[in-house]
Amino acid sequence: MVSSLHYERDLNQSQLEAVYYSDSPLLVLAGAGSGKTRVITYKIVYLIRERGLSPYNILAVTFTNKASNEMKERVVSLLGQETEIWIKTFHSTAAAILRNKGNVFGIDPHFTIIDQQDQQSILRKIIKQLNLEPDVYKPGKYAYLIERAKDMLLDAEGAHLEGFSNDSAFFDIYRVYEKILKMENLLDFGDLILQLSRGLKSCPEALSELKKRFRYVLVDEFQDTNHAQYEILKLLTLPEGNICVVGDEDQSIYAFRGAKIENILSFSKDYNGVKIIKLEENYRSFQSILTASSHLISNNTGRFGKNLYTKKGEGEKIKFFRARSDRSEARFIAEEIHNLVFKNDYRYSDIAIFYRVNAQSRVFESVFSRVYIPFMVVGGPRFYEREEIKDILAYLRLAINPMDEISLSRIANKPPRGIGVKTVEKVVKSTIERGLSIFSFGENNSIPRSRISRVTDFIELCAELNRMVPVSDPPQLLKLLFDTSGYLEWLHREGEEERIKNLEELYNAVEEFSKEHPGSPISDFVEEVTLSQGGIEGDGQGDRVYLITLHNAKGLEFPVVFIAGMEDGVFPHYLSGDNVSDLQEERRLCYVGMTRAMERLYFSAAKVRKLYGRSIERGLSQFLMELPSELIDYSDEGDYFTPSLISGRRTSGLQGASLWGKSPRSRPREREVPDLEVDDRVIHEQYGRGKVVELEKGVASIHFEDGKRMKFLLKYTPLRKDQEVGTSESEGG
DNA sequence: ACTCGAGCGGTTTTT
DNA sequence: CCGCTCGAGT
Ligand SMILES: Nc1ncnc2c1ncn2[C@@H]1O[C@H](COP(=O)(O)OP(=O)(O)OP(=O)(O)O)[C@@H](O)[C@H]1O
Repeated sequence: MVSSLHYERDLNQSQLEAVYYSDSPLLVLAGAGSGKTRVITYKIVYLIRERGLSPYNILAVTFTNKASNEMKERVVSLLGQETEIWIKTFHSTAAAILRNKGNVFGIDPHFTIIDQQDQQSILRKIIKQLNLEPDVYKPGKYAYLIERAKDMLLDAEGAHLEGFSNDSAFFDIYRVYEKILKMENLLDFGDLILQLSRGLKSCPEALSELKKRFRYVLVDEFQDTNHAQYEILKLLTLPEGNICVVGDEDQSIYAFRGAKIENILSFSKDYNGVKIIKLEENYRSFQSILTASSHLISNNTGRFGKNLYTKKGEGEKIKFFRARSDRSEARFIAEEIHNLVFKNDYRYSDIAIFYRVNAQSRVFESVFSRVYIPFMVVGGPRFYEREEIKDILAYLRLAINPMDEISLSRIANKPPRGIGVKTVEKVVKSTIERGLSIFSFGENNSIPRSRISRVTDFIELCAELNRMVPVSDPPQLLKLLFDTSGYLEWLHREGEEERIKNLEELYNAVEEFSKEHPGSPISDFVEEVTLSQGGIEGDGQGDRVYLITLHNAKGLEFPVVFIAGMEDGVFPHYLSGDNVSDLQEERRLCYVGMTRAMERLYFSAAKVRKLYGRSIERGLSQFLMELPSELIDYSDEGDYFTPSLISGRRTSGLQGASLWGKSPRSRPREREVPDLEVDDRVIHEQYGRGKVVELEKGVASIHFEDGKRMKFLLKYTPLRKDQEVGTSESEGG
């Protein structure tokens, strides 16, 4: 579908100015929903169409892969043709350049990118090797420190010199870690940025080649770039200043990952003659949502300040519901969703539920499955983290990079083929640790003759795959892998139906990938999976409610938003730190969440929440008190027996708010599901008499007497069998 | 080499 | 509640 391009129609004056401007570096600084992303999108199109830049000459950096896909689609649709434009995250940009130019920078371009799980298992090994106790010297902590050091462009040596940490074990661990990664040709996420920046600094020819290529650079979500990323931007665009960045200081939520809001301030200093454009009209949300979110964020300090307005109406009040437990919070939301869908004509996919930590999705998943609300968990316990998927990917990684010890140890014995830990160690010692690939494993004597063929057969299998990677059609290669590795057969033997299904899904994803990127080798697929950490769309589409963390919601928008778990300790999270800047970041997170809502916004909280199986009493989130009480409709799950709210001393800004809904129920009703069959006559409390025309998974399609046809979730629908008229059950023929 | 289960520890947030 | 590591036993 091609949408026509019309700058003046689709953009307001300030946006137009930003799109047309190109005399100097440009900083678009504006609040939520003001059309910053749209500016970037249209500016790309404008540069190509009106300024004659080739798509090849443009680099656009987004924050997530999801965002880059969306932007790309939009650009393609506006241009009316496919392009090979680089709209990528920092990490995929870096990966792509390193694959290309790695040689020049002294990096083998067949490197494997490792995720934090691999990272931690390597660290665990190192810590043990150094004779330290992993329970004291926690791998996770060192992974974190190393990543932060890399954000600052510090390698082990540099970190040491700079006195980056006062943990004496840190440098030793970092050093060994660095050595192992180098030896096995692995890069972690931080390395992608670090190595690129290094390469560009040390290799002027490569840099100038890239500068020639990227005639204009655009950056979305600039407030969340870290030092290293900003350095790369400067390398690419100084002194020319061919750059446009957009951002909002109130939406900086990744400080924990090294993001620096100060980059916004630095930008005007580091570049000459920076033009700043502000956007003030919000196109996304109703006024009530805007007012409430502005009110909340005004509690932060160090803001540039903004004046957002909207021409949309006032909108509904914001609703807040306090439930007894996390489970009944989920039931309440389920019921509300049901109403929104069946009474207010929303689609499921118009609705999103945001939460602070991934673990919160569980309750929703369980309750929603029970009442047949279709949902999708964005970025949760991910598809690609399942064991069988990781295994198959490890085969591929090893085939691509035969020095990848992590992948080797993972699959050497899956399926069991008589290669144990010890044997793997021997292989590693004689190959990888000597800077050789496992394919060079030869006449090795430490392994008994009787067993050596198991090893050589396995290595031959890998070598075969390795030869096929660059030349094979990815789906075919995958099939071959399933068979020749014996993996699929193994699952069959073990009766692992679920896992086999998952592998089928993986196959579908690869097929899909191949369709979208004809001619690309399977290594590209593996890379995409690694970099996007499992957030594949695939078939996940369809009309479903979104379950998503607040962090992941950045940049998205939904007609209806629920922010769940508005409890002290959950949000702000008790581990988020207690200094002012930590609290302010949590507040920004809340602001981000609220401003995703277009039409309706709900908050909810539970009085008692399960944590590690124990029930814990929870107070309310302080952010609720920071909302203007006149904009909030408060309701409480009938708690005549629950004293905590009454005795609980905090009366808060919510005091005096009206109870919404005339008859607050003591609990969301769990209706008796009437025992229905197709053709049964029924009576609906609201719509009157009708007939069941279809029944599926607890959803009934009813044909009413007035001709209307509607679908209902039985569990939540006031339906009963029609006794009087229904007389003969077999009447409907 | 491989399987199984007791025991433990741990929860932010993500590319 | 859940997943992971480690140790015992086959
Ligand atoms: N000039 C415009 N006229 C009408 N709608 C617009 C205009 N500009 C943007 N929009 C719409 O407003 C919404 C928000 O736009 P966009 O996502 O670009 O804002 P943003 O500033 O990037 O938001 P955020 O920072 O909150 O993610 C989108 O639905 C977009 O289509």
